[in-house]
Amino acid sequence: MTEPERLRADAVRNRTAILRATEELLTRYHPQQISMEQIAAAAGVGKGTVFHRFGSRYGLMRALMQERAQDLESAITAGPPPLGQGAPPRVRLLAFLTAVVDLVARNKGLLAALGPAAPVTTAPVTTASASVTTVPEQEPREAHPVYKSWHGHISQLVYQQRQDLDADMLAHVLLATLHSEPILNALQRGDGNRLDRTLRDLVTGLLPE
Amino acid sequence: MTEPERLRADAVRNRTAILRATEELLTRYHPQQISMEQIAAAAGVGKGTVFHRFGSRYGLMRALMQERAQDLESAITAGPPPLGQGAPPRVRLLAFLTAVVDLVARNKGLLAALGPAAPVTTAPVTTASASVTTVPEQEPREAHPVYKSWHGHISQLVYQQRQDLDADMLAHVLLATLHSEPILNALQRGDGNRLDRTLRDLVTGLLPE
DNA sequence: ACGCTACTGGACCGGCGGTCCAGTTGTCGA
DNA sequence: TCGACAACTGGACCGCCGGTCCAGTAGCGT
Repeated sequence: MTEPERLRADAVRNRTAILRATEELLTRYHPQQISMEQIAAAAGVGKGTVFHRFGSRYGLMRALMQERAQDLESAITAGPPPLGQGAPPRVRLLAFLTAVVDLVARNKGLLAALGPAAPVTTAPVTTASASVTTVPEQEPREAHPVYKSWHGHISQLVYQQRQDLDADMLAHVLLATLHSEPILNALQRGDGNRLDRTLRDLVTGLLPE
Repeated sequence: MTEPERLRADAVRNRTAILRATEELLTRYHPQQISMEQIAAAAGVGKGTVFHRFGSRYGLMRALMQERAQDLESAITAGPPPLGQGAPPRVRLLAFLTAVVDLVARNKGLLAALGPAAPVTTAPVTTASASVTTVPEQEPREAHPVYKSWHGHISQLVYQQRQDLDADMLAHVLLATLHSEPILNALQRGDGNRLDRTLRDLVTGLLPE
């Protein structure tokens, strides 16, 4: 998926140092509390290095997210059932949801750190007696790769079992769970099993055996 | 609920001007694109006035949210069925979800603007060779009043019909829907009925007649 | 009409995300 | 082994933003 992209030895060292420092900070603080300067300091590098490697705050979070999601990704596409191919869709979906809840629980702040969407450019200033010139409008922001992948997987499994449902929307609803602050708080308190059971109840209500 | 809190005439005028300007900007730009200075300029007041009235960005968004949620609130507590008391819980829940989806669809960026949670204080800077002194840790942030109200309403209705479910968690899951960027994008495209139908499917799967 | 006081608004502050570029250091061909 | 070039580094710097401050202003009670 990602090409090797030869990096210099020190670049590789600093890259991993930054990633490790970031996740260490994420376990202790809310994402909005963490500045790029803090990350750089904690990793023992300069701020310029962080931006040179990851481009932006969003890029850093995305890279970390992808790293964490890699195992699950390969388990789905190439692993054994019930996560991998072979089990009935309903079972695969339940297994996948359990795995995702677990992944998110172990990486508390990460989802909240980037939201499901890409970054944004700022809007122009307009005074009260405004000109009525061309309106820049907001365009929908694109979801990050991991979200897209998860959404595609869920909606596909749902569709295989129930063509009469709105699989696309249902997948969004199920994933929305993982971006809710109260739920992330619950996960941090160790209530992952409660969330897992609730999602299972919801899914089994729709996809009976 | 809110005491009258006598305000001077110009204060009232500016208060509403700020609220109107804010919601006007919210319909056109993503919340993160809007600065407090822009809001002040669009309302034709100084930045100090905005902060004097609302305290902070979060306070402004919360006030706007409460204003918008007021009608629904009174419809639930004092209005006729199916929103108000009198209908069976299952019917009331479905009616409530429809109403909330409609409310959010008509106030696109507002939910995203505050998230379900209160603001946050920033973390200290720590160098790589860090001291291992007292850890400030992140504490869970409290949800805003409207979220609390909605969550309480939903979980209560669920509990009335199914004591065996985790009504608390289920209510969080259902509400999480409204904080998801992809779903908010869908609402903006006019897909409110799709979301409504999906939520109905989920709920009817759990709460059969 | 007058004075008290709440309100106003723009200058100001600390800090943040992101840029820049001069200096440094791995890497690789000869 | 060594030189030179490109990639990497990091800290100074920039523009902007949320929030504060306070001198000036203007509603409101008397």
